[in-house]
Amino acid sequence: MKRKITLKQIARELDVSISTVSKALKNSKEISADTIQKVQAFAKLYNYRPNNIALSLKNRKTNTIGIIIPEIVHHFFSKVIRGVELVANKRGYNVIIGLSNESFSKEVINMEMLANGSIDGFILSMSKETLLQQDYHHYNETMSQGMPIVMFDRVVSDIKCDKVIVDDFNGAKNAVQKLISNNCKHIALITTKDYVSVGRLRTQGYLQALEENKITPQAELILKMDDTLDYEVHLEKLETEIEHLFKAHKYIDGVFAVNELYALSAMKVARRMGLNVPNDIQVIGFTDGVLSKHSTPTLTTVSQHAQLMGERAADLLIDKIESEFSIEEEQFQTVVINTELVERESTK
Amino acid sequence: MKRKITLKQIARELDVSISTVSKALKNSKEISADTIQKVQAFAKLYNYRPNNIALSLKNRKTNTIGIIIPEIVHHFFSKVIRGVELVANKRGYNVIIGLSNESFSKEVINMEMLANGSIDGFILSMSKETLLQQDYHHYNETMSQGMPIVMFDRVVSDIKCDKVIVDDFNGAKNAVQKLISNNCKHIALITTKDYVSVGRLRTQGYLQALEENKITPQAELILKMDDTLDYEVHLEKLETEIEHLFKAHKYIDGVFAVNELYALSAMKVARRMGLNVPNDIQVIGFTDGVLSKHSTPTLTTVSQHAQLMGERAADLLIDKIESEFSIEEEQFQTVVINTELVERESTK
DNA sequence: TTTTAACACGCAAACGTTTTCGTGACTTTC
DNA sequence: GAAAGTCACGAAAACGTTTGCGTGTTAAAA
Repeated sequence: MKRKITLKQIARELDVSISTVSKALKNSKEISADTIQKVQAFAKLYNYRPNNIALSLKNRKTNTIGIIIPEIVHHFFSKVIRGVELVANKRGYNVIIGLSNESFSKEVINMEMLANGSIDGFILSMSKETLLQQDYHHYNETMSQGMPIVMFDRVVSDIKCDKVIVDDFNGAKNAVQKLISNNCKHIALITTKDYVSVGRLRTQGYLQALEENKITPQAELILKMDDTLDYEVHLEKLETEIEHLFKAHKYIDGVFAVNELYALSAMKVARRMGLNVPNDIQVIGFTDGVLSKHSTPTLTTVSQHAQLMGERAADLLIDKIESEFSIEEEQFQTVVINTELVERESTK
Repeated sequence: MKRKITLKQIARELDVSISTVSKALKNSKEISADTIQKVQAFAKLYNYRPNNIALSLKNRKTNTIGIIIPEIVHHFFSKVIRGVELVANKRGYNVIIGLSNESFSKEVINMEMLANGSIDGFILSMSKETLLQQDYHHYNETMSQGMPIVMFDRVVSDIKCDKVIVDDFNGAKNAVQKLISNNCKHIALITTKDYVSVGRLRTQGYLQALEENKITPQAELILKMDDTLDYEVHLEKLETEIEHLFKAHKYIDGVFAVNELYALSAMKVARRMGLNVPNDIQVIGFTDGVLSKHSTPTLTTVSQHAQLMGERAADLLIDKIESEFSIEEEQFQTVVINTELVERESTK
């Protein structure tokens, strides 16, 4: 049970100074070949590795980035993490995660825990509660301390920082356009309440597609779910509401849902009512999830390229971290990731 | 763009020494009430927080635990992470993640990156490649340096450390027993090659259940998939092999699959062949996944309680980290998490 | 032989904390 | 009024690095 070996121990053992050891390990030409050889051999023997913490303190740089997300048991977010981890590792950074669990206070606490020197920058997506409360002081405080932030997916324009978002508007528009092109005449929208910007944008895309095709939107065909509820409760309520919707408007022949669960529920309800997907009713969801690939029928979706989002966010953040000169420029960019319509069995 | 404020700056500003500031912030009674009040007011004003890195260096303790998993876009692992994060945060620790991507070398590199002072201990699950190569030197080296390790799910007995595993044997046995009790006479097993211990144990559970019911196992009913293949390829091969199996043995009336995908594929193939699940053939999978809840029909599964595994692993690790006295005792425990049969529509 | 230059190494500061110990200025006590 | 004690604070070391600079030794040049 020996601790990790340090420069000091090597120095004592070899009867040289700490600085000599340090320099020898770096092949400094201040040090004689003999000594270099001796030190390096000893270091290798004892498997010396510089202590990261000491380096971080000295360099005021941790080579670690923090990522705070609302939830990890979620395909979208875990794919984003994978993307972040991929480029972070490639560029010599570690990733430390914090889960806000959609709670404002947990988000704040997590940020404070990490902001005190543990990391060089943040990648994060806002919790629903923060979006609701619209209290962004912790973001601004963190940034005013020189800690760069990159937000993804759930962003707000009030916060000035780099962002990576998906083209929700066009993704939705294209999906609805697809339904229209497939001859759907009455397209329902299943969405969330508007406080989440992505939900709002997707709704706008839906409306825009209708408008461009000279279809008058019907408010009755838009179902807005309250997604702050508990998962199970939510699911049940969801299905009954969709059933109401379908029964009240039997002419519905297309559904655009802003997430996977909603789309799947729509298909489930349809099947229960004896409707065939896609013959009687076509369904498209907005998601990167795994359910779509394996549902029956498989679900046509708007893919968000979650992993790519993570990669871009990480690159953006690391670029900012390493470009110490742009400190005063304060140029922020917003990267928009294009969506992609993945056609499967739920559309014709 | 001001940096975070330090003790030194406060000291200079208030014209006292660094130690006075430090003590004042801790309400030391060495310091006069006046000074304490003054320092604390100033510190609050500038939102002083001690620098974590400096603390880590001083205390030789990072209050961070590292978790290395083969894959994050996977319900089982993300649930484990959630469990780890939950406990870690509650006990004042951060979590830093590394992904091995099922690769031996990435696992080694990740461990070395984190082992150099960044963390106080590891929670990890082995990559398939490591399991295949059976090269565990990086585990032993890490432990010999005094860094505690807790392994979960994919463990090997050659490594002496704390472990959290699922009761794969009994989980499988109970599942198969359930099928037998439901009147299945010819139960197929869809599993992986034996190098992953969990696969092996589940196979043994299957055999044991048969034996206890005086059913002679038939080798032809056991399908061993090579899961080192690429996902898509794997999926395709999987379905054709299952189809072969089902066609060659039409009397198969029950299927036990060691993971979610295999179970779903079995259901899919069955449906394609005009078989009804659960009337013609009953299916049980071994998983914590999300697909089971939303498939058609929904899938009966052996739940592994992934989040609980994460929680237990984190508690085990932190206990070990904080019990500096047991250093020489070297008592390792293995926590076994009981599985739970979640009955859904794929069984009667 | 003396001056100069190269060489090989050590010293010390710095990163931001915490904590032990020392010390000067008062206050109390006899 | 001297000795003892209390109070309030500062100096310094330590955690493990890196690095600019100073320095003693030797070899080359004058």
